[in-house]
Amino acid sequence: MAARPRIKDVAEYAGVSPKTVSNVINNFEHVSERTRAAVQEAIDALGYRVNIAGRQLRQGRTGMITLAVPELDVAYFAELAKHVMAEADARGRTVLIHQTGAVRERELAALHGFDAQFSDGLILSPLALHPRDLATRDRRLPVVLLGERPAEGGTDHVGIDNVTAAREATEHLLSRGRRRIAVIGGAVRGRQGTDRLRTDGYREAMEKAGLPFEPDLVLPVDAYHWRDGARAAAALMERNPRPDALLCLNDHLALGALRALHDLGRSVPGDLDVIGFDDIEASQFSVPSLTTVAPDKHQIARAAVALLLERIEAPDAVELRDQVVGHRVIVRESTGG
Amino acid sequence: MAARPRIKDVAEYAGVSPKTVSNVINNFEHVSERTRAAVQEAIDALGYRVNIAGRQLRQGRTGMITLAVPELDVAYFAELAKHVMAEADARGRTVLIHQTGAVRERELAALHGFDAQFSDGLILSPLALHPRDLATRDRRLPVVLLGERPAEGGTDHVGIDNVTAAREATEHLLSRGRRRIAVIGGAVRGRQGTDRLRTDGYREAMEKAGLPFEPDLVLPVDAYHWRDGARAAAALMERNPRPDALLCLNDHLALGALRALHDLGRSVPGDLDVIGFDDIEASQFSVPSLTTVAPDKHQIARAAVALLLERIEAPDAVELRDQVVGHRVIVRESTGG
DNA sequence: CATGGCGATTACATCGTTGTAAATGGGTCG
DNA sequence: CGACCCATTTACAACGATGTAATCGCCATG
Repeated sequence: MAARPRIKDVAEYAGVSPKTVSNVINNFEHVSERTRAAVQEAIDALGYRVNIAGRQLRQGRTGMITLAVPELDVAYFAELAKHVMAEADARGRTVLIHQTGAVRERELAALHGFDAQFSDGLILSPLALHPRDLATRDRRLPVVLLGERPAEGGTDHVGIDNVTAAREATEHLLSRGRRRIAVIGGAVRGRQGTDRLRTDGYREAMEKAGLPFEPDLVLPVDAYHWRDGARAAAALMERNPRPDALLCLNDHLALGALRALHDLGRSVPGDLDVIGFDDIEASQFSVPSLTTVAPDKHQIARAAVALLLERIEAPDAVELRDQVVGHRVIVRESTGG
Repeated sequence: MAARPRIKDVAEYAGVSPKTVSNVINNFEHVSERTRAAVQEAIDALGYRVNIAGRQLRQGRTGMITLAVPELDVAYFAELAKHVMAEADARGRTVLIHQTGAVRERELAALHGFDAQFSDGLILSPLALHPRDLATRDRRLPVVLLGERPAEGGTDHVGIDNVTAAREATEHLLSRGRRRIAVIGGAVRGRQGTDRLRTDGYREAMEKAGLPFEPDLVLPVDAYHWRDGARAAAALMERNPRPDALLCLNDHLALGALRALHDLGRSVPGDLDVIGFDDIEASQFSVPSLTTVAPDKHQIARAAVALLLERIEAPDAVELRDQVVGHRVIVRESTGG
């Protein structure tokens, strides 16, 4: 098979200059119909495709954006990725997905490293980043943060109102008469991460209901997977008195908890309630199905892509933005729905 | 913030030529310790990083490989992606993930389009590709296929023995006394896709056991998600006589089926058995937990990356290979385990 | 002391594309 | 009929890196 044709080959085939071919490719307006047709024919005949490296080197753009998430096997991120790709596609961009493993140096690599160079912008869902990591980032790469927001990094941000969401979830449990509500995956102190914000919302709801905030009922976890939820739920069931509801900070944790409770012979929602966050597809099909706080993923993806593209078009012109998207509590069987 | 430094800037800072800087970066052996140290210091001082577009333009390599899968929200692919990234990382490569949506033109785009240009090679898990699509691909891009293999495309391939795996799964059901075994997601005819191969394995087991192969018991599905499994299971329960086991061609289908059976008041494994494929994390935690055929994902990722890198190093030297990796049936509650 | 050899370094060209500025050529207007 | 305008096309250079081949400088050898 012959080597890949270059713009020069197309030019020779069509009997024009390389620049004219480039003009056709880039839809430059002052190209006669005749020439345009001839060039197009040459392109088709030779099977020409632009070389992105060449183009990027010259004009500094690739038409691609990168989405960096902690873990793809956390369904929330996989589903989000799907939405982002659809949204970017509709706007003529290609998405590269990168997985950071929630490791700080990998998140940094997304900001500075290989990936950053290939794309015109980055949508990053950080977990381990320090605020100052963002402060030192290369300003020439447009960035939109999702979910967590490491304080003021001077970076655009899209996310739900985590405090309110957690408060509402807790209020839902309270309205069902639950009083000893434990938080799986929560954080009492530390960075203003998602875990901390949601715990704050929980606390607000408890205190508003005149109930004590018991730090002992807030269990941190290593990761947000089924197994961690199962482990945490099992541990909580050894408490005396036992919790009568579990507020789990994502659906994986909640689903793992459901399984652990089943093994311990506890009925959900008979003996206790369980609620999650994210509304992943699995939550509709578990037994019992899972009540959960559903962020508007479609809206998050839409806003993230929109903000990023604006930044790319006008790196400085746009003022800093923090877009809050909607969420709602979807009541299912695990809280009697 | 200053513009990103170029190799020329580093050279001036260190008082050497650009080419010497390049030699240091690329570990060329004939560089004196003194110079190497000086250049390294300049690199650190300026925060220099190679521009990949420039490098790729010159030497045609990026150090990145692309993994293209149908859908990231199918947990199997998300888990596989994780393994591939780990494997590539260990070998100093970066992985770009691309989602094809199981759409033929998107799979083609992975072969020809943007992504292909950015990476030195492609690991593709095809679903909709025609054999001739592969035949016409650009031979200069090393490709390894996963799972499905569209006949002879002259392409390296890694996968499990689907026929044997399905036969073993069916035999497991038969050994438990099941006789009316339905296949959710199966295909009686058509391309030699995974669905077809697994259905063939099922058929082998049935016939070997002296049981009739009933095409009516093989239900195709639109997609491999929970909802499709739920729908299919509900439909099957209206048959008379009812199936006494469901062989689901992936775990999502099986988990959806479990939920539908629960709604219909059918006990698993009391009234019927359910078995899946893939061994995704969710399958350990469902109620009941799911018996499933577990492909060795780690091995698949390892083999795929190894084959691809060999191809990249020696595009022609390596003969065509088809690597079959192991699998095993993990018996859990859904078949009485 | 001249010569050769070799490690270290460098000048130059080039990868494929597109921005800049200039050239071309046909048509309009005075 | 000559000057000018403007749509169209082109020559040239440059983006950042590295391969090639040449050069430089030092040391061993005869």
